[in-house]
Amino acid sequence: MLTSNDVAAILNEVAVMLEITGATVFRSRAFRNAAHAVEELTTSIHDLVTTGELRKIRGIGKSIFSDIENLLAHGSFALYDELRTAVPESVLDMLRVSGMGPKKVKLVYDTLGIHSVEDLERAGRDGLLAALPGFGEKTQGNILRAIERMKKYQGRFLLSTAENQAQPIVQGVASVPGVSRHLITGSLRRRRETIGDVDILVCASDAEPVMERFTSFDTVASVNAKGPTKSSVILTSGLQVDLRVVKEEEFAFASHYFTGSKEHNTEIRARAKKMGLRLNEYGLFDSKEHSDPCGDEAALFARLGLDYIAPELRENTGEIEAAKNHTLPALIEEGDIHGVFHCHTNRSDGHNTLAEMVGAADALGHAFFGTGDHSQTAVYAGGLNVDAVRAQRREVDALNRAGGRVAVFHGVESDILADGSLDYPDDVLGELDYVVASVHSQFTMGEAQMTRRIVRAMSNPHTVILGHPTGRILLKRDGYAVNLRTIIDAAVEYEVALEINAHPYRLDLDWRHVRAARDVGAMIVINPDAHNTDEVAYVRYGVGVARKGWLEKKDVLNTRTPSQVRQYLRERRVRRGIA
DNA sequence: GCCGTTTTCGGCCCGACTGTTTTCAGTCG
Repeated sequence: MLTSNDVAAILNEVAVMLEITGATVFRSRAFRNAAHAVEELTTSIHDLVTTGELRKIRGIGKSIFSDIENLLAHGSFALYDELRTAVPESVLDMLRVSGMGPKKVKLVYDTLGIHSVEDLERAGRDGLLAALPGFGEKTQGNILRAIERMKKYQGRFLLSTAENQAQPIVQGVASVPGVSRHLITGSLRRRRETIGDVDILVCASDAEPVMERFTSFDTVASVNAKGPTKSSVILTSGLQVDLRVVKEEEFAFASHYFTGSKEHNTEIRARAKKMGLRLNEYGLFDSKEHSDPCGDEAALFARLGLDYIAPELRENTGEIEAAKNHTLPALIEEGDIHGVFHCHTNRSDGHNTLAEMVGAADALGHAFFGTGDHSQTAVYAGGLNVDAVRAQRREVDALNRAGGRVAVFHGVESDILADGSLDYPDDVLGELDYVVASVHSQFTMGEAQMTRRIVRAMSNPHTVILGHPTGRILLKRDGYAVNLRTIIDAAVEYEVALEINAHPYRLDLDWRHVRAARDVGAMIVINPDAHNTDEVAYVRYGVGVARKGWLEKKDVLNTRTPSQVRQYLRERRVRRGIA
């Protein structure tokens, strides 16, 4: 059975094939927009098609609705079949080669019969590409180098990786004399979970020394472009970093422009256009080409009749409408977090003692800290048997009696067994302050069975938190098949907080689904899943996800003080009948 | 192909850089 993500992937594929076959950019864009809309769904796409609700979603018109209907019923639709006949699948791979767009792909396919990256590489080595119209020696060399790079690297990076690699470069260009302002923009500023490239924006009276510094870092492997306002480099890690230099009076426009997303920008510019204005990275121009002076992004939004939209929300998922209607959320901030749950100690697979982990929480200014070591079935991770759980309880009690600044809560991360039961008897679970229930095995279970398994675990009154709800590992493995709609509803029914696992490898629950959970009033909790003292600070990546999911302080369990957490757990126990 | 404060047709965001060109197409973001 096709999932929403499968459908979105096919719609994207159609968009790409339309580009290659020379359809208008608008038709192609329509499929891309539809794919974007489908990716956001949390309700089963099958249900939405059956009820016709899908047709009401912006971006899904009569024609694409019918295509999706056919796709779900028969596994394909006429246009898709037609395009797949016209464009072999391996041709699409060529688009992943930097510098190869639809026009060039079509040209090499039509004239040289090249229909894969391997063919393209061979043709390049044989010098055949350079002879094509619009190509040349340099283009041929660039394509060969791009293929090399593609083979060597994944192409996308974790948010944390990109940020760590960008920091020294940002600091370096910021220290060039004449640089007055600097900002990381792009998807990094929007706190996307993975990053394609890093965008840095700088204000400088003279761009040249900035470009010189930027292109000469030790970590720069190659310089892709170097102009008076824009340069682009590839680091030895394979990460691409772009730098733009603008004037002081352009900064607000440029920071908005380069922060994106592309979809958000398109909507914003369309709005400006309707107001008789033209917006680009240099200004907001009226019919006489006079730019509105906007000192910051807030002024720019205000000029367009909008409330300030935080970077994390700029994904064109309704934020512009909400900004117009003054209904944007007051987003949660890092400083709202008073503590975390679900951290590991060296009793299971963590590297530090409980006391050391609590010290790390203290250093972050947290008021509480909650453990979440693995349970006994997780033998590979040194999971705690019942005696070890009780020994840890004594350790927690002793720390609390010692009266440090940080209150310590005692929880475990209990494996959800194949049948949905938890990993300890009820009386042992009852001795804990809370239980984080997580799936760590049998990922390949079918959706219906996996959903039943997880819902059963959530229905256990001792389960307070559902850990990493989909089990995905970014850039490595997709989450297991699970009906998130059902899980979200169960979270409300059984009063289970859904975890935003803030570990940069996970960031699970995904921000796209966080919002759906919020909309029905599910409680969210942000946990670092820390395995050493440094990783407690990962909670900030989770705050980024929460903000992208439109969460406010009140939506998140760990914005509460220790006494409020105690009260919540106590009252919850009463409501769940285990007091 | 989608959509509507320009509403059922006629629009649909905008600019930098490169490499190929002698004025611009393609790609990228």
